[in-house]
Amino acid sequence: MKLPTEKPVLVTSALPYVNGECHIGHLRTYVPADIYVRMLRKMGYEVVFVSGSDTHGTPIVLSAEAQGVTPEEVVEKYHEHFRRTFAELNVKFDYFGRTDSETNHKRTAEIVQRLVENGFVYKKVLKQAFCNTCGRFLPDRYVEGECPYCGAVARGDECDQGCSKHLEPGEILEPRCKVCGSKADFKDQEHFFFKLSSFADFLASYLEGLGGTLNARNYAREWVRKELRDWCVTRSLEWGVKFPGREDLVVYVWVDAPIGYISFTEELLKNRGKEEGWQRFWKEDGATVVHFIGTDIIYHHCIFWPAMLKGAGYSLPNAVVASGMVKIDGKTFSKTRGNVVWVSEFLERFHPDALRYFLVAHSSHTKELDFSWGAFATRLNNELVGILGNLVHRVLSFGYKNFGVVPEGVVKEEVLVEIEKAKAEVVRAVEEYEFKKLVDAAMGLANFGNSFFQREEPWHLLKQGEAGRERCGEIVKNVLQIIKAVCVFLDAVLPEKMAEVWEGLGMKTGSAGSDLRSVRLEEAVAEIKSGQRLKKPKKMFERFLATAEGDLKSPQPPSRNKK
RNA sequence: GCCGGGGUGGCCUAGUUGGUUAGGGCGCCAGACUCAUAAUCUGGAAGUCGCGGGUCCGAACCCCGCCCCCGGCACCA
Repeated sequence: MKLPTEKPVLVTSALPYVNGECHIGHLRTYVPADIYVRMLRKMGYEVVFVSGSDTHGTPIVLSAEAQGVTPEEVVEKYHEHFRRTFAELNVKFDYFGRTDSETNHKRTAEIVQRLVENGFVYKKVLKQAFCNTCGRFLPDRYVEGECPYCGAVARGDECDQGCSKHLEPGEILEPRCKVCGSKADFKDQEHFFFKLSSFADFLASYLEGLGGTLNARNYAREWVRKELRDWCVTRSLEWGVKFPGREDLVVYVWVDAPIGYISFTEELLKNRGKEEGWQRFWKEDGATVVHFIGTDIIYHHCIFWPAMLKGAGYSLPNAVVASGMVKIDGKTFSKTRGNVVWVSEFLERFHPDALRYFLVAHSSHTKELDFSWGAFATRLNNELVGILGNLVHRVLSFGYKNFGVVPEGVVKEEVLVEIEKAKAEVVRAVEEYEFKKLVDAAMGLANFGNSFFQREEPWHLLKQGEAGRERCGEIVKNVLQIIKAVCVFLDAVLPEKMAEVWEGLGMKTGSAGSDLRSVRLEEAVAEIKSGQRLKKPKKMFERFLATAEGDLKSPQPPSRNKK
């Protein structure tokens, strides 16, 4: 998707559901979104980046009960956890809110009210399981019983262990409460439905013009093609946003969660003193809205969400970018089976930039990403240490030792051509949401830097008198130019490390000193100034577990036995 | 079953308006260099591009049939 330059861009990243800790699977969405935002800024766009905690829903209520605390306490704990984790990884939101905020309650109530007024909501009586022991209605997935078709033990909404048929509420036999195990009764209860079915034509044409990745559109198109069923948008719960006029019902969490995108925009702009500024993004079609999500929630973002917005008279998102899921050693993520890598565990041992790098370098954004310690070690050692770290370290060391500053000399045409080539690929990568291509382009340039330095053998020139020293300086300057460009291209991926290198190049000193983060992409081809003071470099990344034998084939994961 | 994605040297993978010797990375082998974290650079071996037909002067790429893998099929956050 080519982005329009005249409008500001709002980028959102899926809301983490705050009932557990952050694992690297979460990061597959947040890190690329952050990289995207940083790149857009380098390309001159005005960007706002928001996200926040998804705080409602049954799982949080039950998890709170299990811990003997209130839902607020659970939310508070993990909200803080995610906020801190994102900060550690340099995923820098302009605003990170939570869906239980007053703003979101108000906005949700307003939107639901609109849907009601516009005739898109109707009442219907449902049979719902009620546990007398727990004293509450049970969502279908928390009901256990016998499948009426095959007799297997089944869940209220589907026969998950037997014939895998979808079960309608009330169909299941011998219902029991999954929480306490006691018998459950079905009772009639009034609920509200959203007329999703009446949005089929709208969605079909909306999807045709939707930007973002192909996987999102493909899935959504198929769902629309089949049949859209109306959607029950209320739940019998205490915790959540009350359905207007009904104290006994809250709206389904998938209603108030995406509305969080709007509320967070409101809260952010209010903080900036622009009380009504959010309308530009959500009411007036005055902005480009891009949602970063995982493939697991395409349905909600490409079907429910645009239908809700349309029905309530809001403007619509322009793009949905869906990242593939993360696997560990080829197997699906599973907390219960221990097949998971926690971010905190990772950061105990490695620099956050290394994780950011791996998450985008290892696979195409829309494809699944298979994490393994071996694969991580290979990329870290060969690419971050071998190609990038080595280039920076060898050239900066050499330059620092022999010149102390960026030497005099002309930047060769050959070098500028390579940088321009990489720059074009970087821009294309961002437009295609293919962050691996961005990394590949930048690493390709670093590779070129290594070959160039090697080929010219400046260490020999140094021994050839004054003329040799001059030619040597020119070679060094050329490679420093390449490193400068690499910094610009990889700043979005490795913000801390590239900023250090930028400083090492002397870019921050002097009257024309610049901050890498706020520099434009064009800076990559701007000549590095001779005379800038170089700094003695430090190692960028340490190799991952080189044993005495140098065997890197089966590195031990860090503290894997940790619970 | 339906739909989507994919099957390219040991492994991962690029490659759509079909066209000279199918590109890259990992691993492997050989050599070079010593500025650099036993890092780097150069070269090399290795591929019936899932199977079978077809269209074409020519197909990994187009058409037909088939096989295999992954994912989705909704109210689960």
